[in-house]
Amino acid sequence: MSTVLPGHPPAEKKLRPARTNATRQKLFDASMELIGERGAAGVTVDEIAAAAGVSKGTVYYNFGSKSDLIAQLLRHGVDILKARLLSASGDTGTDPLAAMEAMIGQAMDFMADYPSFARLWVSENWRTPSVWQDTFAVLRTELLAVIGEAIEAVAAVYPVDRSVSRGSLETAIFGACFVVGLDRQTYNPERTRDQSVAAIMAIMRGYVVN
Amino acid sequence: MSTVLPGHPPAEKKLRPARTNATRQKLFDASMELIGERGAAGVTVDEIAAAAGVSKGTVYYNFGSKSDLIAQLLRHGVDILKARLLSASGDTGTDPLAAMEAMIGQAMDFMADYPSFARLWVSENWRTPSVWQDTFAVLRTELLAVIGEAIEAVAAVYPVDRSVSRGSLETAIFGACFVVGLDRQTYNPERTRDQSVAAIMAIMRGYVVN
Amino acid sequence: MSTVLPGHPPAEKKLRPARTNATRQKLFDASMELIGERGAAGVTVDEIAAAAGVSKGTVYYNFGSKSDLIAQLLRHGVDILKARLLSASGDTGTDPLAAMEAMIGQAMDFMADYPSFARLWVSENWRTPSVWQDTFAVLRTELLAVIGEAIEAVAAVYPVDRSVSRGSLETAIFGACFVVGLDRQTYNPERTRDQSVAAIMAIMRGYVVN
Amino acid sequence: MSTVLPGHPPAEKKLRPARTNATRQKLFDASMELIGERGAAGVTVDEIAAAAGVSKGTVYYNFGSKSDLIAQLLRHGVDILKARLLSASGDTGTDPLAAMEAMIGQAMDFMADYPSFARLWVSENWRTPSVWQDTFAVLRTELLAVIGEAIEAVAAVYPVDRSVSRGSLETAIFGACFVVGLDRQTYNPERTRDQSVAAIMAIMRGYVVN
DNA sequence: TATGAATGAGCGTTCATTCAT
DNA sequence: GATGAATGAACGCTCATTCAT
Repeated sequence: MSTVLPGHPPAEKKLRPARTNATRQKLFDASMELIGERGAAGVTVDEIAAAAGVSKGTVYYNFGSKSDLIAQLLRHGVDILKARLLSASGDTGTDPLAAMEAMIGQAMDFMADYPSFARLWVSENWRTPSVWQDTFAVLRTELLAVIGEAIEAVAAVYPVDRSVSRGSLETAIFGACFVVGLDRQTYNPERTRDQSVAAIMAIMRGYVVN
Repeated sequence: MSTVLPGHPPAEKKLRPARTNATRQKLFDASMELIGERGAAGVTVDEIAAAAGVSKGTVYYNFGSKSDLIAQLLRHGVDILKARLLSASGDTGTDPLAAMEAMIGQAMDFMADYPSFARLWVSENWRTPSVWQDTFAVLRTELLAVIGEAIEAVAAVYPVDRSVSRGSLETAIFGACFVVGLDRQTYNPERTRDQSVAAIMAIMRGYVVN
Repeated sequence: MSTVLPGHPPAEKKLRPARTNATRQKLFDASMELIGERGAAGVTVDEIAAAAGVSKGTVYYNFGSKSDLIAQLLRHGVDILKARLLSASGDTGTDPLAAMEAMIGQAMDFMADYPSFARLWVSENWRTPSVWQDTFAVLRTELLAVIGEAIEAVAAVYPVDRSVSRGSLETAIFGACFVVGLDRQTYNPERTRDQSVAAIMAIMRGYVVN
Repeated sequence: MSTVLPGHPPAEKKLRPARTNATRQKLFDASMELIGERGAAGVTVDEIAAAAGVSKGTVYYNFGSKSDLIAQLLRHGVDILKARLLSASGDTGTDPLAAMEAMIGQAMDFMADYPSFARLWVSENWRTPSVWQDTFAVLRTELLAVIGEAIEAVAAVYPVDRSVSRGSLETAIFGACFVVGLDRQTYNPERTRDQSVAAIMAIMRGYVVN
């Protein structure tokens, strides 16, 4: 599975999509896989280069450093996840709760498609003095905003429990998605996508007062 | 905060609680703090030894290896968390939903008291080929069992949504606790304990059908 | 004295004889000297690197491990010794006993030229559970075969004492060469090459019956 | 097999053979075995203590240091070997060549009885800057003297090749004994004692002119 | 663009030695 | 006499990074 959408060239150059990006693409794919499995610190640049079929120098030529490679990996994964979430919530005219359920379904699919990204996220987020501290703060805000809008849409149509603070609710859903998705991969492969979605949707159903 | 409950001496010997366990205690405390903040791979044994005020050799004399130290750290943290969860759920005669809320509150308090443990858990759990793979599997099962019993108690009294699979529900609550707790520390220190509990309890309220 | 003949690059690649092999050569020479003097376990990789004028990482880049470096050192030394022995025994048409004497002379010269190799051999050979167990078995067999052929040639021309088993005889000569050569260096530098050869040749003269 | 005869107590005390020497004896036996197999540098004081069934501190209490323990081990082994060689050569009235053969037989038996001692000897002798340099020089001289006397006895009765220098001859026999004995253990266990003796005796038969 | 030889700071681990008990 | 907890210097090895080609 190819994991790169944007990708910033080494320096600010015009547009050189062809050969150059092929190298970056291979490196993105290889890193995503390896880092997800063994953690950022547990993977060496040699391994990434070997898995991508290029030399070690090429990694540095294209990304400058291991940290930068990972930062771009995070940015890239979030772009994909956001695009998927928005595609689900975007169906105007539909029931907001149904849209929410579709979104959580998209999140589950994303966790299944990019298991390595999810592992990377939970491994490195919440690390207090981290190289990617700012990167995570930005990306997290973007993702929570998408979820927040979907909750907002629900609250605009249904009577909801106003005692539940909005930020916490988004976070709870966000966290449940990651953890349920990861647990399915690691400990319960037999659990279905819909079971997982239903469990998370319980949060929303509890938010809506009857 | 002191972090050691059990603690096994180098070998199973008579009883030498005084001096020996003091050293192990200091090492446990120092490791918990450092590893939680910077990750298992990001902390050196030198740092742990220095923080505990002992020499590096002493770490190895007492724990054999860095991995073993961390495995014992995990076991220890889970013992504390389990004890707290059980103390909340144990109040027989109370309403199962209230007991559940008390348990989630205990979980939030634990996350606040031992932020490092929660970070360590999410950083290293879900790592596929890991030294602590078995350790995590055992500990996870123990914790989910405690949550599972509390859910069981609710289902015995209230009408619940039988379409929600039990395993997924436990996992969703478990995950929401960790992530909400961690996010509070890292990104939203102003969020109150009760707001967090309420957000997670939405899951349970959604599980109970009206 | 330069000690490298073959030398395998990190991986089997094209041909990059110039720069690369120079480094390996320097490392071979430095190791041979240091390890011979102080034993394999008594020499550190840092020392070898320093003596070769390269960094420690370069040792590992080129040889993978200290053990591998030493294994290649042994193989290399045996290649040289074998070449010398064969050059002496190869003179067809000469008297087999004279050829034998020339061979032992070559062995003495080798011990004098590569004192470190001889010390390394006797230090690490005969170690029962050893990393180089297989290496030694192979190399020993090769060397004994060369000596064995020379003895065979003698037995084909002279009447010999058939009660002396062939394997033991080769071993006795082999061992006497090493020990006499080493003793000369360490305890009796004033002893001449020819005295040493004569002492070992006594074995052959005793083997030939009159 | 018990390996200690003399043994010097920690300090110069009267005579306290009973309990104390039992500890030293156990340590001697354990060290001899372990060091012979894996080399002096390859064995730890912990292992020796464990094998002897005492604590590590006891090793230091009895021997002061690892080096001293080994030095005493060497002294001790040589005492045994010398005693055996002398017992064989001592039979006055017998043919000097027969006495020589008996001596070499004793040497072979010693190598078989104390394989570890032989390995230790060849591993650490010939090491130029060594802690045991002086120890080895003394012990070597003692052993060569015993062999020298036996050769002398032969030369007094038989016509011998005067062109063979005496020192070299002793060394050649000495070395052949060690190497043939060790090779038998390591590579040719099926070889008989008498085959080995015959191979070494070839040296003497070659020394005697007909 | 890409390579790969070389680097060196740093890591996990070992182990001879000490010393209070 | 004997113990074993503690030490710290040193070791083998790793790996992100640099740079000449």
